[in-house]
Amino acid sequence: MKIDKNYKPNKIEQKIYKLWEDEGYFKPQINRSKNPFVIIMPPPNANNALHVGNAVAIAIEDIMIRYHRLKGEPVLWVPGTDHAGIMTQVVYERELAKKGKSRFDLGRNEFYKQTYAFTMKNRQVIRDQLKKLGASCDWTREKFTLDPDIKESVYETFKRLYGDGLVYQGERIINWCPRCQTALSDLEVVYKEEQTKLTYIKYPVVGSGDFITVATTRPETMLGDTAVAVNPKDKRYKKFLKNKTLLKLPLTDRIIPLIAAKEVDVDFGTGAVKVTPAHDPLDFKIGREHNLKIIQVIGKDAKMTAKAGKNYQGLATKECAKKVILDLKKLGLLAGQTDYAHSVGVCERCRTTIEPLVSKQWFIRTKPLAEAAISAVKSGKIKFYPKRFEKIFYHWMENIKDWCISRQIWWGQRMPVWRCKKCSNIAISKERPKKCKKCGSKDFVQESDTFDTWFSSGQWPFLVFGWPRQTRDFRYFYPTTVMETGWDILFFWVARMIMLGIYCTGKPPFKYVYLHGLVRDKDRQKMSKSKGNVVNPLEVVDLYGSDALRMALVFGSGPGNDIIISEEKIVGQAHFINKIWNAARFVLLTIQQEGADFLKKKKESFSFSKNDKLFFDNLARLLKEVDSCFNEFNFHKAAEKIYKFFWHNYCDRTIEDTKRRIKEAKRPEDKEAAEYVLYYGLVNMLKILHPFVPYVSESIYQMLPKRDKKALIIENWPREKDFKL
RNA sequence: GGGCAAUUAGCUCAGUGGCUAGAGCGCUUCGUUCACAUCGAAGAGGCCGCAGGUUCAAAUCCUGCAUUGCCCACCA
Repeated sequence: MKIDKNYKPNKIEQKIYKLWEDEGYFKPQINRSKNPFVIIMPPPNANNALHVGNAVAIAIEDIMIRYHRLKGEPVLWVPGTDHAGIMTQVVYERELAKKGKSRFDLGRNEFYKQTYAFTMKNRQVIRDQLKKLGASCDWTREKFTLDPDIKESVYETFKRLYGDGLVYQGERIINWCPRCQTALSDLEVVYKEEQTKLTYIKYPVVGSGDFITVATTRPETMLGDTAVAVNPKDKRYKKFLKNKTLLKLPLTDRIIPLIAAKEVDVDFGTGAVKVTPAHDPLDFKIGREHNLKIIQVIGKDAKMTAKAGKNYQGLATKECAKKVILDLKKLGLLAGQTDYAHSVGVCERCRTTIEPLVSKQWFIRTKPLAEAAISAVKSGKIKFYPKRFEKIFYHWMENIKDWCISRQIWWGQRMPVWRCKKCSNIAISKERPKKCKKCGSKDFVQESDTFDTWFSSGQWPFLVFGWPRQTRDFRYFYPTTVMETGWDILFFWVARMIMLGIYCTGKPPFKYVYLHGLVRDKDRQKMSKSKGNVVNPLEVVDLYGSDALRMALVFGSGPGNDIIISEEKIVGQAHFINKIWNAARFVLLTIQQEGADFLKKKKESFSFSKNDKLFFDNLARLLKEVDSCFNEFNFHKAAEKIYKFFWHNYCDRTIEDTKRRIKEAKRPEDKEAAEYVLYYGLVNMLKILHPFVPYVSESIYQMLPKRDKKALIIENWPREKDFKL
């Protein structure tokens, strides 16, 4: 036998993956007498190649999957990809822009077709990458969120929600992205700090020389004011409130009332707030409570509408603000400006400033769903690792607001909503309804909106099993065991899966939630293309191998903590992989040279030394520790313990000790005892190493002269009694 | 405004009541015909953020403070 002096990942990894895949080791045997271990892979977005964050998830999930497979449980890991609504639309629109085109040049159908082809290409890239990373997932069950059967299931969920009164259409103030031209949920808005001015404007009191001064960061919205509000407890304004004061809205010919609203902060600005129900969430709320008119002065294009008045119509909001200030100054109604720092909402995907607008959208009534989700966690049916995220989860769930699920984009699942042209009655149906149930008309128009991408991914753990059909897979594999993902999508995804899972299936979709952190560079900087510190997982794999990357990602990264990754760390782990390779090389070459007669003999016939017993005792202890690390989701600890034990116990002590004994042995039973320790020490180490470094361990296993199974991946996890000498 | 986390060697982190506080990387010295120089042996390097408290005993538990990072919120 010839063995390379160093581990060469490129030469080996592809061959090993093919062996596993061809033998069908990733596909579980359904066995009703055993509980399966199931993970649904968080589906990567099909608009790009994998990034290092995906690699973290893959590494951790594959570690769990391989461990439980070795334990003899039926394991299933379901791969898939997400169409990733807005993000993908933005990405593909950028592609089009490079050719000087927009989606409107293509039209809805052609745009969808091209984007679909684009995601299919990415899907193939992602598949290849997952394989390179060693993901032992069941490819026969792979899914995409736009597969026809998935879409049908999503429609069914929507239909049920609608039937139960948990989904409704309504005019509400929503977050509008003027660039994406769509409504967004609250979660899809991120805030960034901005230096701006606080503008003070005097509103004349009708029938007196008095003024009420308001403060605003957005002077242009005053054109849509329908009231001014003060806190009822504010002494300064008591007499005005008592007299039912009316105010003349400057720059318009409107008369608006002064009203009392407890939401107004006495200490902010002048204590008087201009109320623009059409363009501010708080004002919208106050407006509803006081039956105020909603006057939309800003359009979906972020320009002033006709209702803003002739002088302002068509201006961009910023331009309009300047003009309003100028005009107020002329009238002597500008009471001054001060510097002010506040945060502005921007679109999570394209960073355009969000325009709050009143618009007709579809919402999910989340309160009842959230209550069920909270109690699933409170009762321990779902457990979070690390536990601290439970508190964060509760806080969000307890303050949840209705979820806007309609998007005015083209890429995604079009809502199965049909409106009768004659009587406006709504029918929920996958296909065009035959006849309106109310008026009998056959004339329908389909809702042009698509679903929020998280509406479908929020159902992923049961969609992949064919729900609502009670398939064999659904009955056996659902609920799943562990949901492993990044904490950054706790609300976006995990929370929604729990709500929709319980609603649709009556059961929480998983038992454990394991949340990993964000990947950062060694200066704790977030990775971004502009900083140039992005680690491309596939480049790392090409250079150092998949095993080294996996180790580097789990080593030293506790649950929920940021994951620090650097070239040095990966190199260090590549050294470890090489160490494993070389230890095996030594063992295999040694026993080959010595004839390996010990393999045919019973261990009772060898005379073991004190060190031999000590080594196996220590190995038994390692095994116990590793098992308990897995039970507590402490993969980093398990990795560190195994690393240390292999290198400093097995290599530095046991190999050195046995090496000497084999050389100096006087009696064959002494030599054979040493060989036994060397060999079975290695075999058992390989099993324990395998979840973390599957490629190098399997490639060594394939070279063993004596093995119980065809492959290490399906071996039996060691038991303590295997270590009794 | 509310909340969460972190703070231990130059760097990245272990260590949740009990020997002299540990590991990897880095650094210093020595060592290769022996599996691996992608290696081995030895070594230097710590007021465990600060201040109190509980305890026979505190890096570890409690209180306060500081610094850093993050999350949430209708900051007009």
